[in-house]
Amino acid sequence: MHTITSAGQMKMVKAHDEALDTIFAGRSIETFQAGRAVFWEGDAADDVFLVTQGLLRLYRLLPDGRRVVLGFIFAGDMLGLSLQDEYLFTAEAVSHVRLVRVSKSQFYGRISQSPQFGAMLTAHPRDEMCAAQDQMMLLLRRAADERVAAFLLFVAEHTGRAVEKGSEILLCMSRTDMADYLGLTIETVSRCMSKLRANGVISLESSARVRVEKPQMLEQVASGDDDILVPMMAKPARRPVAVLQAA
Amino acid sequence: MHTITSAGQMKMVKAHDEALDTIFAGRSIETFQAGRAVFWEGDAADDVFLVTQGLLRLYRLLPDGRRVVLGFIFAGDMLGLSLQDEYLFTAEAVSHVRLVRVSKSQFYGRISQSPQFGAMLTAHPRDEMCAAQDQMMLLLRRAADERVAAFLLFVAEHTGRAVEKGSEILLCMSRTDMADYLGLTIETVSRCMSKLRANGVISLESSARVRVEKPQMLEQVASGDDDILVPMMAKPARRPVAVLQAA
DNA sequence: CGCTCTCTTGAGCCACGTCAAAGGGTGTGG
DNA sequence: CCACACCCTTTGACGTGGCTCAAGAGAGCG
Repeated sequence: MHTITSAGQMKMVKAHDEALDTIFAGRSIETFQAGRAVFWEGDAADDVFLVTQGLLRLYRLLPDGRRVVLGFIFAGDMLGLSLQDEYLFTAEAVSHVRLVRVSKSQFYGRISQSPQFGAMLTAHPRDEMCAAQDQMMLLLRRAADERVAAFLLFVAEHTGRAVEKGSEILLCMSRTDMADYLGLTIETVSRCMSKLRANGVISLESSARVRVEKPQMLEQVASGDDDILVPMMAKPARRPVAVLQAA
Repeated sequence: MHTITSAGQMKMVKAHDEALDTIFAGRSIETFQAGRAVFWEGDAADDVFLVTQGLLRLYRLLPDGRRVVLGFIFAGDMLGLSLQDEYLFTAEAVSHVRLVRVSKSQFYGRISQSPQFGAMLTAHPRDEMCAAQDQMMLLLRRAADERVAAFLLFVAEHTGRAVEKGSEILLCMSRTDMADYLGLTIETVSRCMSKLRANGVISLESSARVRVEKPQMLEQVASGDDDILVPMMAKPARRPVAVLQAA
């Protein structure tokens, strides 16, 4: 649906659907600097968005001030499809974002009138509903290692990266974003990353640039086989070193 | 939007929106016995549903067989609004369910052509998108006590119960459902319930019938003040009993 | 070069998961 | 009507994974 050029530029490659493109065609492109909000929790939910470049985080604040990151919206994803009259969360640019906007009533009018209605549904891009589903699956994979590994695969998938030896995953969000998304602390996230690195599953060129070294192992960890990871401090195979060999 | 009569019968009281009623009017009512699936994960997502009676659980299965309950759909809620071409989860009746069904293309056609489009959005009932949001807020409340307390309030809200002293919350789902929804084990859920009971916050007429005794305290626990709960086994205020009073 | 902010690493502790057993409610068959 | 079996829930004992508190290591910037 979309991919990343070798230069790291995000680009729509094949329009997911002509009808969708028609809906968004001709609208002016809006840009948001990193840290700027596209809308706030509680704003009137009048518009639907198609993000063409960059990354958004969706979050809510709990009464006591804790932040909950509900999901991320990547280039090519849509936002605002819920029928709710108010946005349920704040959408904020993580990196520089370009997007197009269309009013909700126009959007639903167009898609329902489209002759290729069925085809559009098949081809339509990811939206925040999927994002929510994704996150829940991550959250309920219990072990922290699983969540972090699954998150890496998740980012890879949604930035068009193949997960193969040597490919690089770019985490443009901070450890805090990851932690608030995964329901962990930043310390635990960091430790899991270190553990993956210590096991040779990934290497880190910087804290944001992850290189996949053992793709298969990464997938195994993500799907629950975290026994295969050696805990960081483990002295290699310290069985009770056979004191008094013969009785 | 809907409420429960004193006899415990679920009933639509004021139609949330005339346009919505028009869409679903005249459709035959389908019924599902407890345990029956309305649709399965992966089925073609052709229809939108309005549940008029009973409770649905939405879930997915992880590769290793663990079940993840993604949300609950109460009477008055809608289901199937996502634009995805396949349902992302299985929807299963928890109690006896009555619902009406309309095809997705008809649904979107009707709502977009409705002259009261804006008004409908304002009045439209909860759907699985909201359900997903709800759950995430629950999941990311760290402490188990918080999650369970918040869950009780959540059920109360969506069954039309006011949360006040003496009001009863009916949990028609099992502890296993609650656990798979909250990301806890059934033992932990049970312990939290017992802890709330031991602290006089709630009383249990049966495992499914919860009476609210201290509504304010329940809200406090739900929003993170779990310090106010005395751990179950605590001997009342055992300060180091002033041995050797005067030095 | 010093300041700040983010990320990493370490040490200790507690909440929650695991394993195990007992309690209670419901249905079925004698 | 009771006896038994089954299932769901509750309670207990114990071990551990992840949170807390704290310090150190880089990286960006004036």
